Amino acid sequence: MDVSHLLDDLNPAQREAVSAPPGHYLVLAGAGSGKTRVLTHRIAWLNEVLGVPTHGILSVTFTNKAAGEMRHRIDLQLRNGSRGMWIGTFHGIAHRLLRLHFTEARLPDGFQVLDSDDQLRLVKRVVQGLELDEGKFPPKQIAWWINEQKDEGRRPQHIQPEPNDDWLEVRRRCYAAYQERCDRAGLVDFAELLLRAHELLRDTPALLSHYRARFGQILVDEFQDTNAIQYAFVRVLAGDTGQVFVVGDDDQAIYGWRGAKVENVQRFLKDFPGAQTIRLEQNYRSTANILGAANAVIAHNPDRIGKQLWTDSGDGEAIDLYAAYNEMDEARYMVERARQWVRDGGSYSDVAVLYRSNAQSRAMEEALLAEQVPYRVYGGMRFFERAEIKDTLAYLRLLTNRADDAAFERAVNTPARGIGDRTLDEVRRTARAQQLSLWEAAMLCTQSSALAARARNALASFITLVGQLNAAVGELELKDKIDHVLVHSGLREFYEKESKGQLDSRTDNLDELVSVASRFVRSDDEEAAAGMSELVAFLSYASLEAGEGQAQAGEEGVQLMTLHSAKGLEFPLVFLVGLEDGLFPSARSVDEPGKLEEERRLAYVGITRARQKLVLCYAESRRIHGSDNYNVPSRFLREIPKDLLNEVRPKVQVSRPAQLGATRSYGQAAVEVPALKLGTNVSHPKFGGGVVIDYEGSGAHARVQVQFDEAGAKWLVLAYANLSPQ
DNA sequence: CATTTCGAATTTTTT
DNA sequence: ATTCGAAATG
Repeated sequence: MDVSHLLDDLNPAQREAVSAPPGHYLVLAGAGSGKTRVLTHRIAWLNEVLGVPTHGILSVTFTNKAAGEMRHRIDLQLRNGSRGMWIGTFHGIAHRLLRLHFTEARLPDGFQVLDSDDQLRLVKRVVQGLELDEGKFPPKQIAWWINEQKDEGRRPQHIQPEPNDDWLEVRRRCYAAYQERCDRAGLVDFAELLLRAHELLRDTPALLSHYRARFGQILVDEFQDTNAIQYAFVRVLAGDTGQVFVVGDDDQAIYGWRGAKVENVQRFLKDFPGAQTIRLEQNYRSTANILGAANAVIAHNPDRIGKQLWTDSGDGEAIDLYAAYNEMDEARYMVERARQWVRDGGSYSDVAVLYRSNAQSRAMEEALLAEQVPYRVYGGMRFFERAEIKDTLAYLRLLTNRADDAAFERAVNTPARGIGDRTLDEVRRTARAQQLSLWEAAMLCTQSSALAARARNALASFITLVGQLNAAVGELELKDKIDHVLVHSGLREFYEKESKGQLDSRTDNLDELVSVASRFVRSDDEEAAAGMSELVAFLSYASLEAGEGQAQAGEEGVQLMTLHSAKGLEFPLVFLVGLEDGLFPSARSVDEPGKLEEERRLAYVGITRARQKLVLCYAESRRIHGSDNYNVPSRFLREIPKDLLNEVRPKVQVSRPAQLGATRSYGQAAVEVPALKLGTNVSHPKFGGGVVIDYEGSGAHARVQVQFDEAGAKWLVLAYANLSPQ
């Protein structure tokens, strides 16, 4: 058989991985080493060379985007495409199993998926229902903790009560109560999808042997990001017969804070007998200088599995390091360099600005806006998470399942129809007392003497409304169902009124929802065969794939995103901004053990995003939450060998105190200095006895930071002109 | 019940 | 600084 098309354009290590004989494999794939290519080629190899049928292959990723990309590439690669293969996220796969086997999973037909926002609201209700003080027991922390338990595979009954730990006991009770409400209402949160799918397989021998027989080949991408329950899922499904091929990079594990266990990588070698490790260390992405910096930084982490990236491309340009005066100066510099890049023949879409926290995007955006440079910010509110969209979907959920308390809470008084907190409290009390859903309780309450006639009427008309919607919507097409609900629930009118005159896109979003629904096709034959209704499928889709964070309008521009969301991407020119201790690494990471290492991996991820040119920035002063902060440059900067760095504005040594009225050139900016105003100085311990001085010129406004030497005879000018006019 | 006001919080993100 | 949610007010 001619297998050359599967191996031709691969290097020896990649070939070894792709063409490995049947067995368990751990592929340690460094940044930019071609791991997706290895994964897709391996799948093709399994199918075409080893004769594994497509329906015997399960391929798991972490994001929908990655899953889509994977399916696309396999479709191009394989003669018969990916038909029959299961390719998806852990959550997507778990969801599919639960839909197909809802009876065995003890779920109602048409159960709904709760997103984190729904979950938090529900937890809040539970906390209130248990009459706990929300101030003392923040629902957010409780929800977080519940997810943590589920990620570890723990049910409330698995949690050992600690004699003197009330807080633990409170959380345990909340977990139990929350779970009970979810079960009764037919609601499944994200973590529950995984937990339940695992239990389903573990506890249903017939199903387990069926799926073990079916999926002889399991492939997992981004394995370093798996949590305990995901690992357990893979393990139980593989059993003694399934062969598992995992790809990951312990140096890029940056999701420990949400339960990912890097240890799973090492554990894999122990748990899966005969597992072989294959290292992909040749990098095809970055210049040697960039790689050198990345390797040097990550080398400071202890307990690595060990890997040294190399490249046969040239050194490339030096890495620039810019010491900005403040975050505005940092942004200004970034824009200047981006424009220069474009003048030199590049494109704005080659450029990415990466930062540690979303709050840092603002200064960048303002500078880009001021210079009319096109840009795009990633992250933020996603389409299906928008309030107006969720309001609409709440009605649809209620139509699907009257017991959906989360949907009831949301829909009942949106738009306002005179059902206030008083009324709802009564409904909630009734539901709790009689173990009913809110919907059933509401029906009871329309007869209850505990409520004023007005409230009873309001409630009754809501119940009637839902009944009417249900009757009307019956045989309509999905998009017409939504449109009908939008009009007759009053939501359309409500949002039209609200956004009147404003540049508000809420009504546009409602139109877009109808449009999305009209384009919606169930991709999954098996689910359709299992009798899942189109509406249920659409609602699940909305929860599981919240959509893009920002309109993906094809317009090209500078891309702004956090370091976390940059993982897996690459750009010719990368700015890593805000490299200050306290920001990056974040202040919270320096105390707790292990946290600093994760920050360092984040730095490693950031550096390795750059193909051609990397620009590092830090600001000597930064406004955070309204007050000025003075941070020292990030410790990660010190971990980069000096000879790889080009300090763009080197610190200027001045032999004598600057003369009043003198003109002096600091780096690139010549500043007229008529007078020093010592009165506005600020000192800070982190400056080692230095002083910050404002001084103003007639034409320019400048601010300079000055440090004295020990004798007080010399000044060192540390920071420079801020050229923005006041 | 709706509007206003005041106070607390404020890494990272997917599903 | 800004935002978001809960208490206080109309």
